[in-house]
Amino acid sequence: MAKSGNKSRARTDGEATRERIIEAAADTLCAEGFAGTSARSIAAKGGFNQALVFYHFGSVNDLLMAALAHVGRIRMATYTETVGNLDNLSDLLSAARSIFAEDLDRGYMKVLSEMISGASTYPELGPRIWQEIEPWVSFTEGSISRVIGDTPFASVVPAGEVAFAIVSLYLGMELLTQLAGESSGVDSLFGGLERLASLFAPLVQSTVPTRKGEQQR
Amino acid sequence: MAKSGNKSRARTDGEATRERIIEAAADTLCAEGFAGTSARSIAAKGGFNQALVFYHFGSVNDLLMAALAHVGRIRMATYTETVGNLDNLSDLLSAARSIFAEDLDRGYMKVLSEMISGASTYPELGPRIWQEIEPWVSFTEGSISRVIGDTPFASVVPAGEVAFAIVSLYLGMELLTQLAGESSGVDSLFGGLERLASLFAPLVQSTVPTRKGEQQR
DNA sequence: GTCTATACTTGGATAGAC
DNA sequence: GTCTATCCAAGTATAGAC
Repeated sequence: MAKSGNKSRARTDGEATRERIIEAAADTLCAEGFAGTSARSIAAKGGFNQALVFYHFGSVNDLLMAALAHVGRIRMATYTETVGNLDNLSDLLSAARSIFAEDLDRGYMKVLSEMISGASTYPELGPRIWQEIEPWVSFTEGSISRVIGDTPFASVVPAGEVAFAIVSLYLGMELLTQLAGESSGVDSLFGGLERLASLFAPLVQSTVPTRKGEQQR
Repeated sequence: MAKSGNKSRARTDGEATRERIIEAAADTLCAEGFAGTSARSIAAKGGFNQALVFYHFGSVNDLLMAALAHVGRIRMATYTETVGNLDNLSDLLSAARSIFAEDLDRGYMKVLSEMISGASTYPELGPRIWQEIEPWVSFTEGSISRVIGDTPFASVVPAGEVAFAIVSLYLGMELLTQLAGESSGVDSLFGGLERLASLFAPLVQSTVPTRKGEQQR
């Protein structure tokens, strides 16, 4: 230890606090929505002082952006691992299904959707939020390309636009699901997609279908 | 200035004012977002007094719900006419495209998406908003059923869930489009869908390809 | 029905003590 | 770095004059 104890200690504490604040901000966004997320409500949820928000992040919106970025990093780390190199449609679909479930469960999508809604009131946020989303569109596009890359579909399906549509769908379902309390509807939609995918499997399965003994239904 | 004249005059004026307020509310939602829409900002946009909001509607949220319902009625009147009895996929797609364009242009979807985002802060609004959306899911479901009703797809495609997905997609695209300023992306997505639809046309066109069929039901 | 004035509340943000 | 205290702006809502 030793070191210039004071300084490093202070820095560590500061970092820890920053994280507490970020997490409280995400929690508050999920629980109260954008319009209900204030420095005060965040501080109440996290059990710290309201002024810390401004000391550490300058403004509430800057804190919220930091929270969004934080969630983005967590998600990217998890999901690149999960779907990073799936190359057939049904695996991808079931991965997407569990991702959707996890996103919903942990409130990741909620944080995003709340920030998006906040962007209409604070237009400065728009580009900054898009910057957080864009990697996910690219990620999705990559996954699609990997699946259809060497099939007849590759020439007909514009992967980029489909990716944009999928992310949109994702977002829209999050919002409507929240509204209507119809999480079951989403689940059976995935079921339908998986059935459809198995119908199309012969067309998409251009290479040898051996994948650790896993066969298409 | 007869008395009976006074009364009916007052009522007429009141109705006119109500409409002015509703319209100003919708405008403000579009321009400022939910979090930026207050009795004061609405009144400023409409050029009337802030207190009128409470006199006529009781609360800001009740006014906003009235504005949402108003927009819903307008849209329903227009679009039932437009797509009410289209029964083939490519017509339906091009109708959907122009509807999307009009919704975007007039800010109809914006009003809806802002209200949805407001619902996370005011959960009481959730069910009331869903009540406004539900008819559109049904409407969409009906359109889908009309198109695939007597084709092989009818047994594989769960029209209700697809309708839910389409409305979600619609909403999500509105939000992301706003964020990224990519209205062109949506347009070319429709282009892609229309190309795809023409590929599948033989499968979906089960009856004689004469345009004006209408022998359904 | 509409406006002015006002009571009350919440929120962003900063200064200064510790 | 964190807390207390405080200022100021903005919002909801109501009372009462016109």
